[in-house]
Amino acid sequence: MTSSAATFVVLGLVTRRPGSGYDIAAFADRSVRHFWPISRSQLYTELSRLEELGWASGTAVLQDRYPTKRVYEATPAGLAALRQWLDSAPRQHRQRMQDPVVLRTFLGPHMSRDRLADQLRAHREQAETLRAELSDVVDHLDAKGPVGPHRFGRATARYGILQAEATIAWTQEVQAMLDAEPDPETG
Amino acid sequence: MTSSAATFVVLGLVTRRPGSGYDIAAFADRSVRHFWPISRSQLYTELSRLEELGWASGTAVLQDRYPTKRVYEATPAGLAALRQWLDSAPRQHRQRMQDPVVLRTFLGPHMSRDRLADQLRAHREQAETLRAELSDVVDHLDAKGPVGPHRFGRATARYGILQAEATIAWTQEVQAMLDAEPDPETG
DNA sequence: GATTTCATGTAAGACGTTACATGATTCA
DNA sequence: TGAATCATGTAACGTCTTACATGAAATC
Repeated sequence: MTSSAATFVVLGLVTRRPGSGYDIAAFADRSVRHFWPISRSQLYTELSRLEELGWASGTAVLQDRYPTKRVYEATPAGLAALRQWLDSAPRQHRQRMQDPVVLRTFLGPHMSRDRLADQLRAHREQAETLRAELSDVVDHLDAKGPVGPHRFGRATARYGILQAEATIAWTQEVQAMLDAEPDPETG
Repeated sequence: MTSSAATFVVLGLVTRRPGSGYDIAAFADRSVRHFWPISRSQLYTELSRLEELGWASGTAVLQDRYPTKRVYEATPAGLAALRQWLDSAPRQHRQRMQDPVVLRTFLGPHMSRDRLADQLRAHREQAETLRAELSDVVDHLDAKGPVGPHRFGRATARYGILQAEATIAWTQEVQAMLDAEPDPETG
């Protein structure tokens, strides 16, 4: 039974907010998506793993209008494992990032200027959407007061906002560059 | 013979700067590392793939002081394949990113404040180093004049700089938050 | 009647990393 | 003498995604 960083992501989510896989997926989408996206199927895999390890316990909860769900919560052993992992060596788990739009910009000399401009616009719009969503999260958490564990959730949302703003500024910068040179050569 | 995005990253690198695997690795480190990191072994794998596909041709070059190297350059078929890929549907190849430090911040309630502060400092220093490296790249490219294919390389370096600056600002923000609340509880 | 929400999982495979393996030359 | 540079690859493994599979209830 091996555990990866994703195991601890899910364990962290469960710690914050116990619930079914379905619930946790929704929570993950609002919280960790912009710095540690996780697929639905991996989520369920990790929940099973957590239960096998004794780090979370699942309980079947009957509902009358909806299917029975399995609600997970962290066990004391799970909390201990999480803290030990966090305390352990910074684990040079390299910051992975792949940005297809930046790649396309890099390969710009091979693209039509209009097509690149389209991609940049789409990218900017995505970043604007993300910024808006995360701003809502921050506002919502601010309404709860300046203390408590959601301070940290707020901090990670701020990270996404700052990155999104950098992305928006960058797309505008590149667009300005494209506009400045009006030669539509593809080669 | 399947080709992934990484295949086209390497093909793009070869297009820009023909050379040996070793040369290309060095170039990748200065150019695409911050938005599409690639391991050395994957590089060699992709170069073999490119040759098998007929998208790049490798030629053995003898050297007297150093081992013989295999120099690659893109073929016309490779250029065509690259352009077709770039022209094809924006390929919802999701922007992958995993940031361990942001994750640790999210799990802040389970960490000692000092340990988190250490990680944030290390992260900020890494971002500062990256910003400095990329600033050098930009300055270097600016010295070559405002036109030519390196405009795009400059643009992608600018991306890294803006992201690094956002990261630096964020770590300072979080550090200020930690400093504001002097309760060293770990639970 | 169609779509969305709720709910959970498996199986196959793509993708990418680390560790292993080798060895000459140059420079301090 | 030791480290760094130059140079290339394989093998094993870990990680994660997509597609597949199912099905009831609620809402439009």
